[in-house]
Parts: sequence; C-alpha cells; structure tokens
Amino acid sequence: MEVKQKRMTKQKAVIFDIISSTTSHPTADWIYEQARKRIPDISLGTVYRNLQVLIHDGKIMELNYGKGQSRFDGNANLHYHFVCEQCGKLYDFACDDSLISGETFANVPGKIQSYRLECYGICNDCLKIKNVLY
Amino acid sequence: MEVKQKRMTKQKAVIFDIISSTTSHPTADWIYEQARKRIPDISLGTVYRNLQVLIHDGKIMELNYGKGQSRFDGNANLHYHFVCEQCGKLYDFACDDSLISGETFANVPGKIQSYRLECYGICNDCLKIKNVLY
DNA sequence: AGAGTAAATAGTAACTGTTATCAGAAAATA
DNA sequence: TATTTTCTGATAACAGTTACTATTTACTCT
Repeated sequence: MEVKQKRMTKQKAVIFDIISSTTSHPTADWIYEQARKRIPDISLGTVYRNLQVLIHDGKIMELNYGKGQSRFDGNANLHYHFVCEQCGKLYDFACDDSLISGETFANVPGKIQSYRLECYGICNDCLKIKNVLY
Repeated sequence: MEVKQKRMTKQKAVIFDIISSTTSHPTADWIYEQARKRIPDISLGTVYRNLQVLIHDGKIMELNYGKGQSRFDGNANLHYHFVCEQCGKLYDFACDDSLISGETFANVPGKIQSYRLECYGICNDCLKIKNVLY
C-alpha cells in the first residue's frame, strides 16, 4: 500500500481533527461516521487511506488487539493500554518507562527498537457494577 | 463460535503434533499445508476449528500481531516475543516476570488479569548480514 | 487569477483471513 | 448392529481492509 501523501486535503484535515479530539480510541468505521457529518460524501476508502498516511507521518497510532477492527489513537506519544474484558473499553495508562527496560530485554536475540505493553482485566467501572463476580 | 470438542480425532491429534513440534510460530495456512502431508483431504476449516479448541483447552497460544494472519505457539507457558522487523521472524524470549509488575501497573484503572509484552527490532541474524545499516 | 498537471477522491469491486453451514462420515453408546 | 451424537470436508458467507479507475481537487507556474 502506498502511504505517501503530500497535499493537505479537507478530508485528511477532518479525519485528523476527529481522531485528535477524542480519547476514545475509535475504529475506522466510527471515524467514518463522524467524518460524514462534516463531509457527507466522504468515502470509507478515503478514511482508511488517510489513517495510513497519518500513521506513516507519526501523527497517530494504530492499535490492533486480536481480530476485529483496528483502533486508532490520536496520542502518538509513548503510553500503554488497558483493555477491559468485561465492557471492552480501552484505557490509556502511563507508567515509569524505566521499570521495563534494561534487564527485562536482556535475553532478546537482537536489537530492540520499540516495544508494546498491554494489559487485560476488569475496569473499575465494571468492578463497581458487579463486584461480586470478580 | 463454538469451541467445545470432546473427542480426540486424527485431525486434532495431527494438528496438535505439528504445532508442538515446531518453535516457528506457524500460521494456520502453514499448519494446513503440513497437515495435508499426513491427511491429504483435511480441510482448512478443520484446522481453524481445532486451533480454536486447542486454544480453549490451554494447549496452545494464539499470537496476533497487527493485521495479517494469526500465528500459533505450541508453548502455552508464559513467555514473550520479539519480532524482527527486517526478516519478520518471531523469537521467543524469557524474562524475569517480577521486572514488570507492581509499580508498572500502579496507574491502571482496574484489576489486571493478564498482560502482554512484545518487542520489535532487528534480530542478530539480520544485524550480522547488514550491520552497516542499523 | 487562470491554465496545466500531478495527486487525491468517491464509489465500487476485489481481496484476505476467518467463521458458519450442512450433508455425510466417524465415533461413542446401547 | 442400530442409534445417536459429534466431527469432518467442502463450500459459501462474512468482516475488515485494500485496490482500481474515472473524476475532482489542490498546488505550481505563469
């Protein structure tokens, strides 16, 4: 797939604005629905194309957890994610980077450039609702 | 999807044997090709179905990195993965579990049940071949 | 500003990986 | 052996994403 894109278009600007003004880690479909409110005849292909461009440019991150749709994150800075296995919500969390470095990767057979850490469990909201169950 | 399966079948045994005798984290397609050498008319659907059953039974792990095909790992014990971005190879690595615990997840808005750690970079083999470039 | 041209778009078809369906085969049970 | 249940192979359906192409749009150079 070709990800170069030099020109600024209305579509690209709107897509970037949508992603960077939410913290909800939206899917391409959701972004498409939002974008249609501003550009009614925007096409889903354009959304996907521009998402790739924005990723390529380091403006956004793509998060894919298992199967299903990818999610996109307007915060391209280093941070981690917590997935609630009850409600499916995706939470950001920060942690001291130094906790996972050095020794942690001592056994890796190569040179590390990046890593990815995610955790799974039950979020506080779900714990409140049905805390008997967990 | 239904993942219960009580009976041991030739197909299931062969699939499990193939996965557990390689450390190469194969895809469903590769497993299918190997299985056809032993059961020529086995179907791809059967491979997928039995992979789900084996995952459900905790015999194997599914690894999905971004898009593309899932990979399967006959080692269901806790361990981590290193992906070479040059050659695409997937390496296992162990690390002291205690390095990533406690404080690391202090800010998580919920109760953690599991986590996943992967790292990306250039493997030693690729570094040898073209070490000027990295 | 207007013309020329290279790049991006909308709409749609195609593709990929996976899952569902279902008639028939195989295994368990009687 | 007959009956019932589970699993299979073959194939169709599906979801998410990407490719294609004629048309439109943004930028460049007067």
